[in-house]
Amino acid sequence: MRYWLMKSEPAGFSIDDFLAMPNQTTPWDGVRNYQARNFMRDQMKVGDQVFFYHSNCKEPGIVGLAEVSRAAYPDQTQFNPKSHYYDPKATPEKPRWVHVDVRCLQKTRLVSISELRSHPELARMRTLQQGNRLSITPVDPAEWRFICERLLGIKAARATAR
DNA sequence: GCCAACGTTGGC
DNA sequence: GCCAACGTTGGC
Repeated sequence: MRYWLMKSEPAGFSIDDFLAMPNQTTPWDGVRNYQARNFMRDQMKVGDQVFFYHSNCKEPGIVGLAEVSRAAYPDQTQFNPKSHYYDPKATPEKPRWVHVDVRCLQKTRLVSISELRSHPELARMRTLQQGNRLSITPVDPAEWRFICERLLGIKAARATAR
């Protein structure tokens, strides 16, 4: 099992929107970056644990916990000419973009990016690196545990199991 | 709104 | 396959 951080702009899709989804589940569609796509396609498995992160907003940071609930499958928005995410080079026979489904497990307090940066234990976190723009980044198990247990006070049971 | 840091595009 | 121009991301 792996750990991830997934960014969303709350103006478009917030933690509250996430929780309001049927079964608290959303297709993570609209990703149009190859590295992020490859993470979903090649590495993300059902049960992988996810930090849900608000980006490009007043208070950027981690706001919830989620998990991968379905492995990668074709992103339907790429075939829809009316969609903002339409990709004329993609066909149902040869899809270019895939995504996973993600289920929200719980809202957490805001752990802001400045708080994350203040901990030397997290200095190497991928999402905190200068110039990082990836909307999906891997999280090291030690970083996951530190954030869950030390910052959120949540027993990261699944972090130690398996 | 600024702008640094990336990623993508397309001419050559 | 290079690389300049352009577009996007996202913290500040």
